[in-house]
Amino acid sequence: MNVEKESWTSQIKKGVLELAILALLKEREMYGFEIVSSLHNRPGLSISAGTVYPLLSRLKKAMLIDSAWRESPVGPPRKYYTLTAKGVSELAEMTNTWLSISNNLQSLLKGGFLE
Amino acid sequence: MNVEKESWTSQIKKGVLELAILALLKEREMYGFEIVSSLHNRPGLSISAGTVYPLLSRLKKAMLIDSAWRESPVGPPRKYYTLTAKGVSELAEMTNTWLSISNNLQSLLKGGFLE
DNA sequence: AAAGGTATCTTGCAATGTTACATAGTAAAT
DNA sequence: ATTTACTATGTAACATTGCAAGATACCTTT
Repeated sequence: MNVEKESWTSQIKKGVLELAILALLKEREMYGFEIVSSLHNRPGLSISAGTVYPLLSRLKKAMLIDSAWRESPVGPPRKYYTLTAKGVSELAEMTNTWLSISNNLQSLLKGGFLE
Repeated sequence: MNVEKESWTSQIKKGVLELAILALLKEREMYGFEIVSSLHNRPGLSISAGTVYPLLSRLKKAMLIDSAWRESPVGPPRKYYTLTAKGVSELAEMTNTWLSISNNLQSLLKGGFLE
């Protein structure tokens, strides 16, 4: 039950996750599993491993991020991702788009009509 | 070109449009074409007719909205949509979820880490 | 060896915006 | 009357993408 609500949060993630991950990578390089753990306690942004790797692949194919293998002291090697120059400028654009959408929605939710 | 950015705005709409339309209908009843026009000048929330009707069908099937035919003084009849009681409470829940996600993303974009 | 945790990646599925098209009513122009 | 144009609702095929489940593999502990 409660199908609508759960599928709705899924839908909203589709637009937001990309931005969230780019924002994370702007601070410092991270590997897939680290991203999953880092977002795990953020309501609405929490994702599973099966979600993050295809997403990272897409971002790399779009040349917004780059990757490098590093050895891990405690397990299998990790693939660390960093923002490319293109990724930095895309992040800036997407941030602006996001703020615009967010503000518009905010005004709708408050019942503020401008037309 | 600029495929990524355009597809990205598409993706973000998928999570946000439902909420935007419910918010619109909370203010007053509206018909499909009116919703399209009303959102047309809102960046990131602008949609086409081919988008709004399937969406309204889904919302009605989920019993969040109800519809009633009315005559139009200038053209074909219009189907006016209103929020149901369930729609009102869903809207409240979705608004809270949205605010939570929005705040989390905001803190990420500002580089604020809490973990 | 066997078990368990860490880490990356793939497959199939379901949800949904978009384009393009179809249908139809009204009104003005030819 | 017929065409054109605007208003309005609805449908079909398509692409994108989060997600669950599973595969692969490395390392440590038992």
